[in-house]
Amino acid sequence: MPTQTLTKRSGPATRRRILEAAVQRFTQASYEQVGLRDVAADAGVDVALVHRAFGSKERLFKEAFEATVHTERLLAAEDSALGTVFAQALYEPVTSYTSKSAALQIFAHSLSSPMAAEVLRNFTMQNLVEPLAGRTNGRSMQRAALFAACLAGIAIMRDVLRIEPLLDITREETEPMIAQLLASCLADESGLDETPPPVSDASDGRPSLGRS
Amino acid sequence: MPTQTLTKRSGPATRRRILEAAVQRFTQASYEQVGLRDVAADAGVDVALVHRAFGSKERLFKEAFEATVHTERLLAAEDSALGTVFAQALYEPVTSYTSKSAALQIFAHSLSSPMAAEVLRNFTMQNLVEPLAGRTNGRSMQRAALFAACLAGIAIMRDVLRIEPLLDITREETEPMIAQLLASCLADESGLDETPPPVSDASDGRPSLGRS
DNA sequence: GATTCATGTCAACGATTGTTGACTATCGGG
DNA sequence: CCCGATAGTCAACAATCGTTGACATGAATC
Repeated sequence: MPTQTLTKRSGPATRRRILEAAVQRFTQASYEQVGLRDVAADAGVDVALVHRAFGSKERLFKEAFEATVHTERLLAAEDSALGTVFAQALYEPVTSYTSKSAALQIFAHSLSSPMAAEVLRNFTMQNLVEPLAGRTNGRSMQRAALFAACLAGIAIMRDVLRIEPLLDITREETEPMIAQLLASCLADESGLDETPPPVSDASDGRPSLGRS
Repeated sequence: MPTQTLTKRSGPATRRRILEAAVQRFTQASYEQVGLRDVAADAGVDVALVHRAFGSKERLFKEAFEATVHTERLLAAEDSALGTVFAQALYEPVTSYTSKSAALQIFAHSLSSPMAAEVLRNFTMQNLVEPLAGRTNGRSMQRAALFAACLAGIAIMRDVLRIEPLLDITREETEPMIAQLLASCLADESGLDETPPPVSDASDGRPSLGRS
């Protein structure tokens, strides 16, 4: 009677509100800096309810992160377009937790926490490295790992450290550079592969590298 | 009388021990996970002394990090060797806090903490991006930022998430790939630039890169 | 209308954290 | 010898955190 219970009691609905609040928080701060009381306040509920709805903070984080993962859509692109697609995803604004860059932001913010680390490592391996490993030319695992490393590094520099040259203002200039950088991770143009250009190299019109 | 005071009282010496212990801890865990009591125990002193010797945890972190920064040595390399030099530094083992990769490990572990973030952002801008910005061919700031992003991403994937394909076991295979990737950040080979390579400074004949 | 179960709140615990002030011991210089 | 400052310890504070159990309230069922 004293307080108004405007929002009628609905089980899964509030759970969803809590999850959205958690996503929003985890995209902007690290696992350790986000308190369950913050999430609870955003969702308009008590701390205890947050805990009871998800069991533990670790499970809340895991569920929040996995709700933002949409790599399948990105991985559906053609091999030659992977760099461009992921570069675009980096600059996609975070409207709801369905945005493609939300996962990267959560990833970038909570790397250091051991609780989150296992979730993030599994994501990196299962959703990035392994799917990409089969789509490179040689040294598949390392190439895919470098792809993921570049992606993570750029997200961190921009969203966590907020390095100026990578902010959204320069998107038009920077996005193509990132696309090309990512593409070169999967299949760079130089003859660095373990299958060395046998002899032929005299003819290849490689503009590459600096043999001037 | 009760406890043995083997280590005779020496002011700056214990301060140094504390600093070394802090470096060791910060290379393996994040700013928030490293407790002053851990550092104190490693140095064999009380927590209060740690606090009194450095004023605050934030100042201790700052001093510990700055003690590991040795980018000048790396930046002294020739333009064409920058990728190789930084790739080598990535794989340099951490013996003491003079190791070149110690700074990167601290960097990778404590990104998320706002306390540490300012220190790390200043480092990134002043010791990496700005010095490198003058040594690229066009779009200097973005290229230098991408270089730093790749470096950070690789360090994070390897030292924090411990992604397998980047661990030390594969150093011989991976290091040249990283070197070439970093080099391409500063001056990639494709004709993506607005200023097509005029002709001029081709510098030297590329040294290392791959093996034979 | 009473029962019942999910839904939600309240208050508190236990642990950990950085930080602080009072206290003790040791060394150097008068 | 003594005195003061440096070096160091001890105990505790104040705050925050995730977590927990007891309690209240809503809605739906019989």
